[in-house]
Amino acid sequence: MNKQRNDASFSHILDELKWRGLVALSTDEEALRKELSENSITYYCGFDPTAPSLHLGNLVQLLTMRRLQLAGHNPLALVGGATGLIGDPKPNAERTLNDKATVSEWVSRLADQTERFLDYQGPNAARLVNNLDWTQNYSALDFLRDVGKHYRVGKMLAKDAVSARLNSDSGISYTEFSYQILQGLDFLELNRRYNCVLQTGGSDQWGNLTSGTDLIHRVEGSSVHLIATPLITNSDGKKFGKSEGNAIWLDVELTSPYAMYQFWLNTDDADVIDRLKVFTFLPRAEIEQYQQKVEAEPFKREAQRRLALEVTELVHSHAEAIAAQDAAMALFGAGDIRSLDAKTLRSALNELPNAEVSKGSLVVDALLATGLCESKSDARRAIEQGGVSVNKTKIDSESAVLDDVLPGNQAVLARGKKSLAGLFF
RNA sequence: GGCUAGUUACCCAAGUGGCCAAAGGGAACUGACUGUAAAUCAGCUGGCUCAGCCUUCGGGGGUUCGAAUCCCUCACUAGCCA
Repeated sequence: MNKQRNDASFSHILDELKWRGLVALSTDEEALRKELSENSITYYCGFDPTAPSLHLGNLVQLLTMRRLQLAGHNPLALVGGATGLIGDPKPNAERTLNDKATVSEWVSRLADQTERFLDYQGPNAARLVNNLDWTQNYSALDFLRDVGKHYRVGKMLAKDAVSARLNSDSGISYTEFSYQILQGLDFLELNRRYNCVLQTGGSDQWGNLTSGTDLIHRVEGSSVHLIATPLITNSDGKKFGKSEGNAIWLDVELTSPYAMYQFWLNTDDADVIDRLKVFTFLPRAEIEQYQQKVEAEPFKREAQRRLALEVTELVHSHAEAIAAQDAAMALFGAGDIRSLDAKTLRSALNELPNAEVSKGSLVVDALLATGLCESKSDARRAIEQGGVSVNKTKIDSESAVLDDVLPGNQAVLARGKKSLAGLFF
């Protein structure tokens, strides 16, 4: 974290955020610019506990917060102990409620995770807040009188998140409809408690973001600010942040450093420069050099390698990033895996999903044990399609057994080109 | 509270008594070509002790030799009426 800094070639933090493509929408830009340059302001961004870990979408917000912190402003990381119990309206369908114990467990996990990305020490240290603190003892009657009275239903219905659901055939519950009020209340409360005057968030949350500025304007008569980051999208139109259909999590238990590294390494040429801007602290000059490299010699994939190393280090650690990189080189490198020494191979395999197996057992069972395949049918299908190999030798029979053991009592099992696993005998 | 329409696999969606493990599209996965990229083409996507068997079409019950399909009931969703 000590190495992180903003690019000094930008005279204003807002210019850097814009160059990095982090500003999709904002409230009055001139006023915001003035506020940011004249004062050390307090700002916040909320994270709802909808899962046991934050994911890459949240990382965009965390890094945006960090950049503002590096510019001398004071972050409030808000965990949604209350809003997580309600759930913001997703475009397609109503959420199923998670029980309170689960949400509370997730809140503490997310809170811990924010510590890796924001500095909780020093002169403009980050502070952690939980919206359950000001909502759990709020009576429904007081809430309706004090807060509800400031909301007009017509305006609430007009918000994208709500109207999309009203026009869908799944409808929307009063619970999710009310979400925007809770988020508005958060901003008001933080404005009163900490003089918080800026909220950041994803542009898909714009309706919920403006809920707060509107409420503060009505109640306090003051104008506060918003920055909405764009939704990160892939140039091929696919959803960002998923690998083989699974989300990329920041929690090491859910997504290994190796998987994280691989995810970034596989970034499209068309997207890699945008990703470097958003997900790393590399300065503009350096990123522009990578841009030239992508154009001149894309097959070297230098930008992807750097991106993978930087983000893996950011989320995990330097040592783990290097280990992931070494594993990738060992397993995908030009050399024959048979020429690797046992120790190097072992450490690479430890980065992968792996399993204990016995010599002579079925390859199908190994595919299942390592999690490379979900069922035996799946495993047989994969073999039939020619997608399975052991130690880079294709398996051509469903009844094949494990008989090729590398030095150190280990083997490399592969499904397709990129899904690898370690086998230990 | 009443009426009407609906609930099908990861998502959308067809199927309205046997030819249904269930069309089509999206998405994922595998192969070819590549650079662990994109695009394109091809294959493939319930499970198992795999020429066979088992479980699945909102839940439960029933009719029938046979039900995703018909009947009853419950739950949920939408629209209209009150």
